[in-house]
Amino acid sequence: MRAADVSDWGTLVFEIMSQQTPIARVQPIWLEWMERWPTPADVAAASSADIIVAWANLGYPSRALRVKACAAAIVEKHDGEVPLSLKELTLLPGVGTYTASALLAFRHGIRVPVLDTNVRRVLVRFLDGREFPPHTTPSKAETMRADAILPEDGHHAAEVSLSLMEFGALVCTQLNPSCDECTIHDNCAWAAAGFPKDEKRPTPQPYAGTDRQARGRIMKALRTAHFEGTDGLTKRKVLDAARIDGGDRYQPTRVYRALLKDGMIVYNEDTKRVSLPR
DNA sequence: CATTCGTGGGA
DNA sequence: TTCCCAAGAAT
Repeated sequence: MRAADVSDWGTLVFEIMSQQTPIARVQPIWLEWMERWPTPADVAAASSADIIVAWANLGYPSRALRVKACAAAIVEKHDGEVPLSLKELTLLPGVGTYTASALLAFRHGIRVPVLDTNVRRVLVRFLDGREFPPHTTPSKAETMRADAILPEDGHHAAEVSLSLMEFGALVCTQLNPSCDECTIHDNCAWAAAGFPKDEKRPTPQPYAGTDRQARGRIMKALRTAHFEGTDGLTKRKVLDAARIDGGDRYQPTRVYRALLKDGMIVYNEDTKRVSLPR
């Protein structure tokens, strides 16, 4: 959240929740989350299971564990205060260049380029005449170029960054941009070049039948069990939950092991039950 | 560097 | 109904 009465930590949690997740879905869960665990110390002291359950349907639940790890790092290495440098922020779990920049720019008016997927697409089209950025992560040159077009004042720079983000989200969109209604059409290098299609368009991400879907089934079953106060589920139940249409016969076991390795779930040798980590 | 990591509302 | 996607990070 970018309101004035929200803490740095609250903003950071909101930004991490918003990674690849629609804002509309984030907001209500973030509100409950902040009421329950207002500070990094609160989150660090909470159980991982409660954290994952509170993450609810935001998706990519590993981010929930990263928020907890991030909180712990802030408590241990920064005396409970969110550090306000790009360097220190990006060293925190779950915080990459985008999230760190967004916090510094939008909350503190610090002059740093904010390169999310929308901004990158807008700049590469308008300046280079290409449909999409060449790589999945911003290059050094991209960052420097973005920096160069920002106004001197940090607060103004943040406004420009936010405008670019929204422009990319609403007008200069990934697949069907509204070039007819675009107000900067006349100066756009991509328009001048005749809107050339990129060779390697972003590959559509399949979901049905994938390990991700199977993992999601397991995590949902365990979230529900934990929320209802059950002491986990039998391994049999967990593997059954991972059975999905389109999955191969080894998928349940493969996915189960991966979740154990990721620390998303734990197996108790004594109770013979699988549950969310403490 | 390309790939992996969920979810459910709306087109 | 089926498909598409939404403020990235870690590996």
